[in-house]
Amino acid sequence: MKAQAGDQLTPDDLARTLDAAGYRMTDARRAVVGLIASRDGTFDTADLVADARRRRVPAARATIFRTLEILAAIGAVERLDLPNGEHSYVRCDTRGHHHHLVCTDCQRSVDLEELGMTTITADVELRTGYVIDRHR
Amino acid sequence: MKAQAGDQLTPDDLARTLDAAGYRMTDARRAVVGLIASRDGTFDTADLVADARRRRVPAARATIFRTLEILAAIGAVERLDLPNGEHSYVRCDTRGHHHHLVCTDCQRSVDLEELGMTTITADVELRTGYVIDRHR
DNA sequence: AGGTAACTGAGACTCAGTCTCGACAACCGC
DNA sequence: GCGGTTGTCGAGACTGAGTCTCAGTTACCT
Repeated sequence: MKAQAGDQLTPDDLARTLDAAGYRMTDARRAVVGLIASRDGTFDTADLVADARRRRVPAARATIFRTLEILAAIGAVERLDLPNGEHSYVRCDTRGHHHHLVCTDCQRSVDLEELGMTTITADVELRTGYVIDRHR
Repeated sequence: MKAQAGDQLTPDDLARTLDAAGYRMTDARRAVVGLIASRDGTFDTADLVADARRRRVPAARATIFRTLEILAAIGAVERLDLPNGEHSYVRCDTRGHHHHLVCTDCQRSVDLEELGMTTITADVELRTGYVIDRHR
């Protein structure tokens, strides 16, 4: 059921993934995914709301928030917590655990593979006795 | 001018550090630092506001926000960006670049030293051509 | 086709964080 | 020690991202 790393999210793919997670495929969701697909780098909800209005895509603000939440849950998108407390999102072409490098100038993001963080977290777990469930 | 790693922030220390950074030493700031000193682990502004009211410490909400901003700027405290968009803070006894391990149950935090992130970031810089100025 | 549970849109609501502004008080030079 | 300057303070209004509500709609199952 897990898609291969590196592939894009096709409409079919999306429908299947949503379905597998118990979600329905609706026009609004298709529309939001469409907006995201035509975005490069990071974007926030305000961007999508503006895009939707500009392109007359029927997707209310609340729907965009809800859809992003779902897409984040299924891993099609990753939510970034900005220092100012807002959130922004990145399209995730790579599946599974990975890291993002985000350009502070142009907001583009690059997926990075494992890097060696596993070694570090294992080492920290060993030394502190804590179990690391997340890192940022 | 840089304090040694591991020391606590004494009132004198604070006064000197504030002064060096061009800030004044005021009652309100002393009070906020006092509240922070009696806190263990992470805390947020709401905690401090509640503490201040409970202990009848004269420190308005806006002042607590402002003071935390300053303390973060001088490195006496570190601001954490929570996934829900709020911010919380940790007292920093270790100076200079370091990492925090925060317990998701009890909110206590542990300072960690270098870990090996330098190797990773250098490697990423080499491979991507980007210069890494921050990581989280 | 019909039933049902999930979804949607519109707008009200929340609340962390910011801003404003008149009053106040550190620090400086004398 | 004594103003003067200027950074800081308190109180409360304001902002805006994100959430919630609810009545109407729609995707999917049988």
